[in-house]
Amino acid sequence: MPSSSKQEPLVTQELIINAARYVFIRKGYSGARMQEIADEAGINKALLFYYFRSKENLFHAIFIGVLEQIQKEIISILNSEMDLFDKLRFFFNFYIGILQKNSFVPAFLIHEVNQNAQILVDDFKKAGFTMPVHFIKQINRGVKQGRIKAVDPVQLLLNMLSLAIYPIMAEPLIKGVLNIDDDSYNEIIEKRKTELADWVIDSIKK
Amino acid sequence: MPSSSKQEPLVTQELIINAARYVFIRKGYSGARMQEIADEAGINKALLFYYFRSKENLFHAIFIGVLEQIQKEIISILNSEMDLFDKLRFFFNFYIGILQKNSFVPAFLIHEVNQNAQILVDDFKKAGFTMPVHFIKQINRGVKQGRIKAVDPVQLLLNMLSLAIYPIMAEPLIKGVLNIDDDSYNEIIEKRKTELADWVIDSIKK
DNA sequence: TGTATATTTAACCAATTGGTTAAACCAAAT
DNA sequence: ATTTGGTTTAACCAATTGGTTAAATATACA
Repeated sequence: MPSSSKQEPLVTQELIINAARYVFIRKGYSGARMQEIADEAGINKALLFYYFRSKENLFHAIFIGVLEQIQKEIISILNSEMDLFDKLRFFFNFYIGILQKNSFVPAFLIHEVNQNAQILVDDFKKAGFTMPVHFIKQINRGVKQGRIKAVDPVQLLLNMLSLAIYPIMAEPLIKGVLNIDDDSYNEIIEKRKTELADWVIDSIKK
Repeated sequence: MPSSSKQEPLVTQELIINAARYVFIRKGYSGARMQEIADEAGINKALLFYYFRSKENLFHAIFIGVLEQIQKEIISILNSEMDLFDKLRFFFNFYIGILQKNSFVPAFLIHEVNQNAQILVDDFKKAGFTMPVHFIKQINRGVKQGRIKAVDPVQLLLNMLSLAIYPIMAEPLIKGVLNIDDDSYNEIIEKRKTELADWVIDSIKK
């Protein structure tokens, strides 16, 4: 943290981005306070506005960064060259692991997109977003070759995303509704890393 | 709408509650504006504050109302006396239908609980919330009787909720990512009402 | 007709908050 | 020793926003 002294601009910029990400992801755009971001970064408001001209400006940087992370860590897995069943196992295990460290990201994304769907169309290209085309083709190929049952690849993808994402993004809600304590819930999630793949594979294999 | 005249207080109260629900569910607590709620209700701010002393006050009324709706419409289905497979079919068909008309509710709930987990513990009792105990027992019974495979009822419940809720709450996001238009997406959701039940039943039946 | 009550109008207040500014400060490089 | 640039301090501004108030209006009802 810069303590009333001189620092590398890039270091400070990263401090700000990390802090802003932390706050925006939890509070959302309207709930986040620039003062809180400055505090979290260990700097003052003046310096914060010196690096990012406005709240909107900073928010966009964070938002695009989140999209880039998703593109890099998830879509690329789906489009990788890998045996289908291996890929499914890897997907659930790896993706749920990432989600555990980014449990606020899905709700954040959905909340912001819900309020401004246009934010996507504009920012997606900046983040270099692409569809999981390869994965969809891979499924269709498997169906044609008779390796797996006749499944709609989009429905399968929706199911995979739902099963992986929802129980993590809704953790506090579910824990409250089902009255489950922290340790038990972690166990449940940990099991899903392998069981979900087993379940999905079992349901599509011939 | 009350047009500069006298009205039944209950009518006005309902106008306010409907408007507040509409705005809160979409914008969240921090994003909602009392002026916007007043406009949406077709009244003015003074009257709004005359009926509900504060934003927090109004928010709690809405929040508890949402919880009550969930309790009434979903938990009660899970706990109803019904053959397991019939119940699963009914659940997906009925619940997805409700979600289509309340697509902002899940993200709203998660967003608010994420920021104040205590809100649950306090408001859940007011809403008369109960766990789907009967459903869990029903699954365990089915397993013991050898009618279905050995599944963890909590995992099954998580899967059911995930598969039903996520594709609807994340609709704008998914449409953006996968580049799907409105009509196609509606078709996809419509199919899920029956296909999800088929899929789940097929995966647990012996 | 008069009274009680719901509603509007419109002005107002105080706190919050995004954003600015200018001067002072501090460390590192020259 | 001086300059340079990152950083702090602290005051400040304007807009937004939750919330209040008092008087005027309109309607139902007795």
